[in-house]
Amino acid sequence: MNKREAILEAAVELFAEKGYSQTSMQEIADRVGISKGSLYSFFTSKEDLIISIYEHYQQLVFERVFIVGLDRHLPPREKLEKQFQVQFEGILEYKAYMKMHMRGETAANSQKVSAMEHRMRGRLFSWLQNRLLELYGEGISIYKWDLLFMVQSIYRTYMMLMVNGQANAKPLDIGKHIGRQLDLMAKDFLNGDSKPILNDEMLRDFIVDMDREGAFVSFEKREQAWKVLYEKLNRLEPEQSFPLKEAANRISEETRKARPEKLVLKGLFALLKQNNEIIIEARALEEEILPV
Amino acid sequence: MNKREAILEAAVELFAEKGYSQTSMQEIADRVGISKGSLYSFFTSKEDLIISIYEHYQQLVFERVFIVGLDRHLPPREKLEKQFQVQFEGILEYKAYMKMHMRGETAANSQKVSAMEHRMRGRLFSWLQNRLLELYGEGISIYKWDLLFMVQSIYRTYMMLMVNGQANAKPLDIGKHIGRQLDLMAKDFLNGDSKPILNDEMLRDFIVDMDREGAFVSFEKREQAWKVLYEKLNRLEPEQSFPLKEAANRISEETRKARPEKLVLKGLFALLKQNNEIIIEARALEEEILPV
DNA sequence: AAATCATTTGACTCATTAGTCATTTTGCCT
DNA sequence: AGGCAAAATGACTAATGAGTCAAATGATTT
Repeated sequence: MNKREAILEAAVELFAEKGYSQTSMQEIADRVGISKGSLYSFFTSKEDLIISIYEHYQQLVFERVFIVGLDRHLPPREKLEKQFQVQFEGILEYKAYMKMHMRGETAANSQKVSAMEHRMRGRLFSWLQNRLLELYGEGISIYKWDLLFMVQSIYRTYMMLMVNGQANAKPLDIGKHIGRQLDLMAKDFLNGDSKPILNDEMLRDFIVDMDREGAFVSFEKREQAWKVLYEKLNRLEPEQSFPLKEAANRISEETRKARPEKLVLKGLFALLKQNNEIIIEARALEEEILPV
Repeated sequence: MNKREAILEAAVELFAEKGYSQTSMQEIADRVGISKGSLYSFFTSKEDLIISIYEHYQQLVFERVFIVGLDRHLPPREKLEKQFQVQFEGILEYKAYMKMHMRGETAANSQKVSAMEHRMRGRLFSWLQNRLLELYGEGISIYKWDLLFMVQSIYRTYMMLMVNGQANAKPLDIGKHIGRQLDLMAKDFLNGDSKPILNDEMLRDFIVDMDREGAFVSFEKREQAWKVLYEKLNRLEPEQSFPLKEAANRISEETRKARPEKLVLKGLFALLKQNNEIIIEARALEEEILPV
């Protein structure tokens, strides 16, 4: 098995159990069954290791949400709930990583890590904001910060409960539940009976970050490749695009598995590449997912 | 000045800025302007220091909420909002402590500290639960967990924003705002259109903790003394109790200050003790607040 | 089998920091 | 001033853990 990934897995488990600073490099090496020196041939420092963990899992957890976001045919409300749903499915798969992430202890120790966590939150806010505007129009703008923070906090709470095994509800139900709470709060604001607490001025720093984030998101190479492919698929005739979308979704599903089967991915890409209309986009995506 | 408190203050500031494990005892000593050896004559270990910090501030932050809870004449909704309000006032006063607490990093390092944090959360849940039952009756029981966790998470979010200076709204407004969100969510549940996600079974461990917590709260000596005093005050005639309540509230206010004036407290207690009806209760409370 | 290259090892260095304690300083009393 | 006890000091110990590197082991080629 890939030793690098084995190290990442062992480290995530230990960081989740005991915390970052309470886990020594020796312990990680022991759990993998290699020596400390060997560990240092894969990661040049403890910080390098934790950053690699974030890079590895962050993408895995968020990509599925991004892909749901690309679907043009889903009405906004369903899209929001579906995005929460797939997010919670992801949480269940990467419990240890989520546990580690939620301890938050790591961020304190490293500039780079805290920048990364900040960026992750920026992404969450960025897509939530998009849904908010789609659902309620420009009129929601002045309430957006309150809604963003409240929804994000509710989402985080259920995430914490799932990770700790205190809530074993279905991701679908939680997604709907959170969507519903947002709806209640948003409509109450729009009724005009209550005033927002937060405003742009207070959160000026955040605004800048979210804009930067938006730029970042769209240029993340792999996600960009997905985006381009879906845009092309959306432009095709439904009867033509349907089987292709099925294949694309299956690819996305496979990449999320702990051990994706290369052969299956190759086969699915072969299916996509049979259609000349999308052959370029399919190749670009394959390049990102299955590099030679 | 009291050296012990100077140490607590310096330590809280440093723990808030750099985190518990990133702050050395030497740094704390340096900030206070004493030697490390001297520091160790006040606190036998770093753990002892952090526990003392929690003991010192926890009481300060929560006591005011408890005291508002004792007021029998406040309708439940106002009481809830008032309790949030005073809580947020407390947050503003003890920003550094709150920042430290929210890092949460300390809990990972010590059994005792994590037990204490757990107890604090139990208290918050316990009083929120009381308000919930007062406001919506027994029918709210099956939704209580979802409401408890959601409200707590919203509260925490605004707390975080205030501590970081990103929200400088008035405590009164935030209190009302959170109360309103709770009302929306609770009424939506009671309308019967949506189902709860959490239930007693999932949170069995919590239930035990909250019960224990209830017991703990009522036997905390100082709060018990307040409780007894207020119960007596509530039984007096309004025109008789009014000036006494004013004095009692002023005592509570003074104890919350960074440097309470002993003389003022003595004077206020003298006022209370002028009334023979409550002399025993006033003495008991004085014993707790101004020990000989 | 010998030579060469790559990988792996764990004993070692070095920096940090919690906690100790012999010595010094301070403040107080006679 | 001198004597004394309490308080304060900082050099010291001991433990921990990140990161290094010379030597050992293993794989591959000739």
